[in-house]
Amino acid sequence: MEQSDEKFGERADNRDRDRRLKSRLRPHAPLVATLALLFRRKCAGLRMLNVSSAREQGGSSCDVRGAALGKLSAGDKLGPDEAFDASAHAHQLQTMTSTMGIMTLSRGPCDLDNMSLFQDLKLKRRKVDSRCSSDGIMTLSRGPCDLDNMSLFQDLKLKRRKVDSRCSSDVRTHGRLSDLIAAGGRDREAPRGERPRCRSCGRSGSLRAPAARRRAPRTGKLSSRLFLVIRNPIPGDNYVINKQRQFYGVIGLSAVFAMALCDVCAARGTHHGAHNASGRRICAHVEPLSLSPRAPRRHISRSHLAPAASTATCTNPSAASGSAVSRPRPAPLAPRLLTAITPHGRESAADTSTSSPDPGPPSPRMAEAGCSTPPHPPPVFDGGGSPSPSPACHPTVIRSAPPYSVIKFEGAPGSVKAESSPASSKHDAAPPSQMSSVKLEGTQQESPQPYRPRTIAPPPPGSHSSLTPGPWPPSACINGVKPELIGGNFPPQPIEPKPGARGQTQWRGTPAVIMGESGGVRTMFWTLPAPTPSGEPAASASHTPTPPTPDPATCSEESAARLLLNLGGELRRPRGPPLNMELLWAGDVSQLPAHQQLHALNLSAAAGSVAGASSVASSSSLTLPRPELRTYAPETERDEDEQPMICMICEDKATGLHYGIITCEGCKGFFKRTVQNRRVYTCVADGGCEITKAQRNRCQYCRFKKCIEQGMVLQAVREDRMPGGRNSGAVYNLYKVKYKKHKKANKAATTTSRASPPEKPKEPLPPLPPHLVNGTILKTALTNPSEVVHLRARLESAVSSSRDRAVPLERALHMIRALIDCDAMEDIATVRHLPDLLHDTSEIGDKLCKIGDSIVHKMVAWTKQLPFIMEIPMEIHSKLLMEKWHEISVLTTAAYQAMHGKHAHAPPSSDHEQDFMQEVSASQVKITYWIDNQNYVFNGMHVQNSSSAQVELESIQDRYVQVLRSYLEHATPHHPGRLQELFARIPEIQAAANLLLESKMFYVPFVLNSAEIR
DNA sequence: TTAGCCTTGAGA
DNA sequence: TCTCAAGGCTAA
Ligand SMILES: [Zn+2]
Ligand SMILES: [Zn+2]
Repeated sequence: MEQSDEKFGERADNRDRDRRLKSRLRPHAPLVATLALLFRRKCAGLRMLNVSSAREQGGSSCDVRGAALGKLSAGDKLGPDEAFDASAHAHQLQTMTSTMGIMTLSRGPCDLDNMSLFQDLKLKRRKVDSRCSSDGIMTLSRGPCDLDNMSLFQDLKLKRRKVDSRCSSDVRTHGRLSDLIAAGGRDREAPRGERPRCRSCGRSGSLRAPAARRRAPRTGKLSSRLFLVIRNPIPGDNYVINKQRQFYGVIGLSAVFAMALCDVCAARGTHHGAHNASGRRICAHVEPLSLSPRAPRRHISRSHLAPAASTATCTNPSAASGSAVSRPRPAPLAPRLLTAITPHGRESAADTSTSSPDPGPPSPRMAEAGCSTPPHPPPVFDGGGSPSPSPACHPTVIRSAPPYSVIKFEGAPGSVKAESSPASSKHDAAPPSQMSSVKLEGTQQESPQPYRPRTIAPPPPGSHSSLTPGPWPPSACINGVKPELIGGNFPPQPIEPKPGARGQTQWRGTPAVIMGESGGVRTMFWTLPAPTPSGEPAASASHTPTPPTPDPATCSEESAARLLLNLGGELRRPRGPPLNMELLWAGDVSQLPAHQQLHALNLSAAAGSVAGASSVASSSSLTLPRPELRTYAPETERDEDEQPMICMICEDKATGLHYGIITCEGCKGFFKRTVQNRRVYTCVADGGCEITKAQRNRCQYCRFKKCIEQGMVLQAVREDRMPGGRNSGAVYNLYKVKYKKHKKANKAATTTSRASPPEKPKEPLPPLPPHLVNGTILKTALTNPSEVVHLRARLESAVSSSRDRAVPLERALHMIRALIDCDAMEDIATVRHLPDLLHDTSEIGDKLCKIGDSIVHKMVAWTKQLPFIMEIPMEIHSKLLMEKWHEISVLTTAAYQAMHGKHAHAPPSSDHEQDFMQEVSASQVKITYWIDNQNYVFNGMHVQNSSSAQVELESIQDRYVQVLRSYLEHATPHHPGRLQELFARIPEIQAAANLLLESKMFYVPFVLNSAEIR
């Protein structure tokens, strides 16, 4: 307590601001002030859970959250403030993610969009098969849209070639805990020749021989086991399974580990706590969940795409048939089963499973065994081992005894499936994607939890770009907690493409290149091998289901890429002072170094050196909204038509637009050769070689790096090598520079009006900041367009790109209204039933938990209503919500205050125009800020979809800036600087948000708003 | 391997 | 028909 007081003593200035806040709070809600004081007084123990403080500590935010949550759930006695701090934040994040998952689930209509898009595209063989195929591929490789992908897969299964290749891509890239688990129980850390050791107690020798794992089905004995250990399960967390109890992941913040346990620990369902990070001895006994012998990996991928109907869990036919996703299910689906049976039952089940010699077909006996527990019991953790039947299949409740829950996983290859059981056959006609949620309830909590079971969606199973080669990218979390592989084998096995995918997965995915450091050498990795020169028939539809042999080269590339990504995870771009970014956003080009300004104007392609540039400025340059920069750029850029085009890579004389940017013939050819041949370069220096005409051949690595940085589009290099013609609109839409436009713009530059922002013909990307240029991860370039919806959005925007012309006022008003409607939800900026809450007799912590929970729900709901929700990858939405929720909440409450607060109408006015103006400004600034932060999130991901998603974000941001400009020009023609003024206020809002968060009073604006309207 | 020049072909 | 951005060719 004393230490915490000292810490607060160091924050005298913060306290002053807090005092001001409280002075505002005092007349309105005394109880709230009391709560705040209580917060302040008892703020010991837990560190801040916000991202910034987490980074200050040198750890990831997940780590901090996990630590706090671990403390919370470990049964420590926490003060109300601590409880709130941990649980509120945790559940906010958890709620966000889970709700985002719901959002993903509910995106049914986009399936149709996807389908129609594909149908349209297929009419053009060439586009579909070569140029656009990559677009479709990556569309399907996105994690956050798994259900969409799933449906798309089902619908387009006739196009086997594409489906198969993409499926394999999904297998490769989707981070899925169950995939990892299914990979088997080999302990990767155990040296060869040594017996594996129990990750819990350290015993060795009792683990089944890993080498025999894959041959296990005939023996009946499970050769190895990998256990899911839920360390410090968070009360209220949800575990997502499907009806076959196939484990999907965790909705929430419980850390799930895959461990190899000894038989003793496995039999007890306990974990001795050898790896308890906090040093606390952990021993919990839970009823083990046994995961049936796993299916072949290809089945896993398919089941992931379309989980089969439940077998025994679901007793609710209506629920089984009520899914919106009802599509034909591929026959060979064999999801792994997560069954809830007693240890005795498990053993018998394992024994009976031996009768199935074929790992593929289902085993009725096993299915029956799985159904044997009455009545169709869900996986149950009851802390004491007694299964508690659940009358309904959805959700399924798991009770556990914190702090450890162990889910037993039988890692043997699948000898058992469930389709042939009577129950399953009944449900076979049911929609495939019935998901069940498993809610983990802490036994130490007797009273109803402040956080109700949430509607569950599968967690984003690979919430990362398809670039990432393995299940667990460094940035991947299972809803807030980074999975940690303690036992097992990772990457477990080479990915087995689905039958028929042989030879077609190659280059069927969009090329992706990871540039970074491995073993101290700057090098690069292609995530996909080079295409076969011959190519395959475009419309090939017949496939031989011969399992392809894994490509060791690919595996090594994966591991290498994983290494790079893991290393790069340590070098997240630090969050720069937001002031610079916002000023740049507002058009303050002077913040940029001179050469960057020139860069932006393309009057001179600066060399790669960014020495001398401050990290702040450089950092800002990464997230610099180029549209705004373009808009506010001096008029001198229009003079460029008098000058010869300069290569944006080497400053040589450019010959035109090549692969998205203006380059010389040399750089054009260099880029083409590199992509076509998947060349791998290394840099003998630090990766910051200067690229000029004279020096461009000295370092291929840095030259190619610059190509990527400057925006050259990998997809523009045609897979089929067909000359002539034009690239597809999807590819073209990725271009930084539009063909023809850069000529027209030059000619018509002098006649361009201010209201009509000129199309910037030659606009290089700002160079990376030095710490990234010289960092471990230099650049991750992924040319995948993201999802089908994104592709469609791009195709549409290619037709009518709002950034090409001023937004008509009517359209601007329409778009503004749509934004305002996002804020029109009930209690968007207030606390519902505040009086009731204040008079509630519940504990303060519970009250604040409720408030925090409602705030989170509001933020999520707001996000879901955004008009461009479908145009941005869900992972960006999710991540942004997790990291920026406090800022957007302040923006929301500030907007509300402007409209409805006491000071909103200081001069009492009935001027609706004025009201609308305030509303417009608030909503527009908010949305622009939001999108710019998505840029931030995007840039921080490292696994970047640099050519597509970033363009998408810029396009959306530009769209709304144009809308606001258009409106302001109409509404305030006498005030031309209004736009800049609005954006200049953002740093203040940001600072306020951070202050509120740090002082744990982020709820205050909501409470104030509630108090004022009463 | 590079890069200058040529051919090609979709779209304006 | 023209444009221009693809790929191809080939001398250096
Ligand atoms: Zn060049
Ligand atoms: Zn170099």
